[in-house]
Amino acid sequence: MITNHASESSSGAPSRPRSADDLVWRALSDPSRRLILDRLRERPHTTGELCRYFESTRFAVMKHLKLLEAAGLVLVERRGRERFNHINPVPIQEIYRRWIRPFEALPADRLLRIKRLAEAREEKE
Amino acid sequence: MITNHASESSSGAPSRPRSADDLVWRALSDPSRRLILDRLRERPHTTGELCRYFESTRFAVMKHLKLLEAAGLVLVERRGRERFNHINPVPIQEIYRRWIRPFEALPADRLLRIKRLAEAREEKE
DNA sequence: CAGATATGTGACCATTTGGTCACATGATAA
DNA sequence: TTATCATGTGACCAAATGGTCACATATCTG
Repeated sequence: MITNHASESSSGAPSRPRSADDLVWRALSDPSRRLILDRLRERPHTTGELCRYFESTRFAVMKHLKLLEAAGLVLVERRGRERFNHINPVPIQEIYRRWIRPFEALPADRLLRIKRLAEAREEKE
Repeated sequence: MITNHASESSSGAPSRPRSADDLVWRALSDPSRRLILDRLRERPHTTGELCRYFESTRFAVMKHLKLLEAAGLVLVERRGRERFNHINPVPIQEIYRRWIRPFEALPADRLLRIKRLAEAREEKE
């Protein structure tokens, strides 16, 4: 009976260095961080301003900003004691170009099959 | 001294029901799952076939597939004892249309500022 | 039917993650 | 210059996450 067990000794996630792309995906995966980016899309905000949009504390927002900055999605402009957070659209565009756009080109026959599968699934509910 | 503490009693994430969009973002945030989708983009694969691309065990791959299915990114076609996993491009396209595309339209003056900030940051490294 | 194949489930575990706070520092305004 | 404001850091905590395995079921194939 084959059950596909691990051959190497390993347990849990080995915490790899994380690629640049992965940092971006990871940063985008959290709804609070996406909300921050939504605000920054309108105009730059200081950290304090951003905090007003959230239930959680300033510290949580700062952690989010740190992740967003590490991913290159947010650029920081220090002015006096204030920190202005600007959005950087480039990483998002890269993600789109390199990973999302290729998914738009599927042959018509496959799309038809997919559509049928989706309909079959909906009927089951 | 203002430090912005929590007003309501709360600790840790309250585990909300997660919106449909969030399921998709969450599913896309893991590199193994993106790799699965890369394979499925070429052609449908059975679960066993997919396992060959990964170091981790079949169980991990199955968990990933379950998440991808819950997010609507993978549609399952059962054929005998085999399970064919098909990619569904629709959720990705929705994410793009509703969230990513809007980031492409930033006014030129803001883009220029952002470019300068990015350059200043590069020099610091 | 009997064994091999392909997938599914629940329990369990270590790490990561998102969150809190006490405490600290640098800039501003009265 | 002194109190206030805006931001930063490290420690800590509970929950989510990604992973493993023992065990189970259903489907071929000889």
